[in-house]
Amino acid sequence: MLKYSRQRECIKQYLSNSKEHPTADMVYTHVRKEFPNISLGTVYRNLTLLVDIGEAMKVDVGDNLDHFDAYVEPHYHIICDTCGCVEDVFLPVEDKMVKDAASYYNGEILSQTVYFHGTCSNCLEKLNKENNV
Amino acid sequence: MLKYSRQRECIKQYLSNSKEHPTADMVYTHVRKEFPNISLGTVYRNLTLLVDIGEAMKVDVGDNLDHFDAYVEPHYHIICDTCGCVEDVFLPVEDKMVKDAASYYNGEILSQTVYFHGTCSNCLEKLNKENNV
DNA sequence: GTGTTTGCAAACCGTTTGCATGTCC
DNA sequence: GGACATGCAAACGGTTTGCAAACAC
Repeated sequence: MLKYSRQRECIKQYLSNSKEHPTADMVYTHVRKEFPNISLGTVYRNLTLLVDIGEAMKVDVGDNLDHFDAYVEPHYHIICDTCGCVEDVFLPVEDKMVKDAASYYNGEILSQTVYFHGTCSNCLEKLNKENNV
Repeated sequence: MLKYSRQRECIKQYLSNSKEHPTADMVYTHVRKEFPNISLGTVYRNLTLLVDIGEAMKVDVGDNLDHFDAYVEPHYHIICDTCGCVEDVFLPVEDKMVKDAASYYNGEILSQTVYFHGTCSNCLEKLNKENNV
């Protein structure tokens, strides 16, 4: 039976309001402003719990760190090769590819995870400025 | 300047012949049959080197372990939710999605990484057998 | 009061690194 | 002989875990 905890609520709020796919440590750093004594263990336990009950998802970015996202609908991500940040791409998820894969594979495809690698809007802006000077 | 090493050659061979996207530890275990004194450090150093010179790639599966693949052409992967294995999907890589993403995003998309989650052929076969009995 | 959650600290485990020795060319 | 690669072991860093105290209900 799940019981309320102020710490978990705070973590959830932060995740929901954040668009930057924070790591456990970023969550820890933020939540500590409100709960100075919170421990990393608690953060990890709650993040794992939120994922388990479907209120958050893990995002694998390729840096071997766990990133978390409260936006759990299927969506794409772009990983910036310049600054390493992760941005959501609010494109309708193509299911053609999934169907193709399923028929090719003759198996059961449950979901897909798509990461684009490129340059995020911030870095793109910076690059443009540099080139114009 | 890169120098030949028997250890690296052995690692490369194993990677090329393997279809199971081995972790560093799996590589270590295998290569140790031929080089009983090889150290994990050497395995990691060579795997990193092979990735750097483009003769291997890292595959992120979501288990926070580094998996390696000597097949470096763009291709999809299916991650089995039952046994955790990773199989290649030899589908032509759709570029419509990349183009959509690039135009939506107004940015520069360099590449995509697609993982399907589902059931691998082995596990599917097992499941079918169980259901038929 | 019972069972869940927390904070703390230690353990865990995959990966990286420093250094002396060995190998390649 | 000089540069690169290896083996070993220690360090590193993110994540997990055991436990007693605190909290939810």
